[in-house]
Amino acid sequence: MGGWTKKSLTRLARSAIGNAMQQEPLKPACGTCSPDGECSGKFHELLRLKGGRLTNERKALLRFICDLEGHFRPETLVKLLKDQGFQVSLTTVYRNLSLLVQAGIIRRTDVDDGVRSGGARYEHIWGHTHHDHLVCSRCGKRVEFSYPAIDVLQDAVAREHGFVLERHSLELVGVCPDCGNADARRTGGGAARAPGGTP
Amino acid sequence: MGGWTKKSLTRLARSAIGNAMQQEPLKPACGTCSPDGECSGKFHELLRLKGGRLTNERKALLRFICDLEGHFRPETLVKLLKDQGFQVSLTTVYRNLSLLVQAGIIRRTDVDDGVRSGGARYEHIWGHTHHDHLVCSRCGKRVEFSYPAIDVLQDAVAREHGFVLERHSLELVGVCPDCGNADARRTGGGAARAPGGTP
DNA sequence: TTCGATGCAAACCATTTGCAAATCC
DNA sequence: GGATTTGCAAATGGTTTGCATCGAA
Repeated sequence: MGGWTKKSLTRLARSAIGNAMQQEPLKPACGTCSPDGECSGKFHELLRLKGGRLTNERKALLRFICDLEGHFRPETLVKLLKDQGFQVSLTTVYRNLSLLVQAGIIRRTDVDDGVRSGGARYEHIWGHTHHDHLVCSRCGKRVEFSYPAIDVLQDAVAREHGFVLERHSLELVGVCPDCGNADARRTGGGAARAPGGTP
Repeated sequence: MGGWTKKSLTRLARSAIGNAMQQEPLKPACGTCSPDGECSGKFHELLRLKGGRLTNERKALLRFICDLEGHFRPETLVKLLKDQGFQVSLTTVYRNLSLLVQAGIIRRTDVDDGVRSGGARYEHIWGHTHHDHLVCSRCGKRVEFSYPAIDVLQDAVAREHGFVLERHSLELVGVCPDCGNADARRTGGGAARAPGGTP
């Protein structure tokens, strides 16, 4: 990588880390959209725009998703709703999830385990600060992180290439502390070592 | 985002850009694995390891994929191979693609158009410098880029959270210069404006 | 009243699997 | 010669669609 020295990169990274440490922690849940908050407003707006109707199913879905933490899959949604006494068909869930994506209330986060995709996940993003994911390749644990420095660089790259950036998806895959430590214990100490990796 | 000022972020980005501009361009194609190069070696190694056999189908697949530029889909592969007189079934392609992924010769790049996934793409990576993708949300054009500063920050984030990083997937989605300019022409000048975006 | 939404079942599509025949070592 | 691969066909699983019915505006 010409033009870069290990030193300059390290300095860059360190300064970014230092700065990022001063960030506020992520809001643990969405505080702005529960009963009749912003999410509802946003959704109603989209419905009005398309001449859509606010059905009971949509109300239930929206309320439920807003209360949900972390990512979820369409099928899980149906099960959970049924548990709470709401009967909504999988079809309807699918149809409305894409609406909610359009409205910017949820987003699709494709889980990439490197071999198979298995099915889409969604997560509630409205009112959450923007974030990306760290995923453990052993246990599947997902950790959210937010890192403005990376966002800024992404924007810069896009501009370099004449692109106007709309969104990005970033997923870091590795071994989480728990799984790594388990390794270390099993092999009798030493640093955790990741298998495979980019050539 | 506490701790960051617009100015400090801009400065960071600018310095990163300046440095990145000095990088060598991406190798346009893989120069190390054509007839009997490294790719073959890598693949043979994996086969030996698993007690696998080097069939004609595998030879054809490997040779063909090595010559391929850009990303491809399993089905396309079958078609293209047939055009060249090689009869390989889709099943076999699928079975061997995952082997090639294991060997680190290709990788899966899931295309995320925000709504549906449509099917996996793969691309030849052995011998290519590591890169990520810019994708145009209008015309689907894909541009490769490589940006060590982002990689360094990703590594830093992972370490912060105690993860040992194995790989990452980064995809920037936006409007490419061509599509953006088309907009500008249609609306009579002015900067291209992206629809939607992260809240 | 009327057009959009729902739910069921069937269609779809990418991917995987069972199994007999072909093939490599 | 015997285990591996292949290819076909059938199964799978997530997602979408056709259509009759239901319900919000």
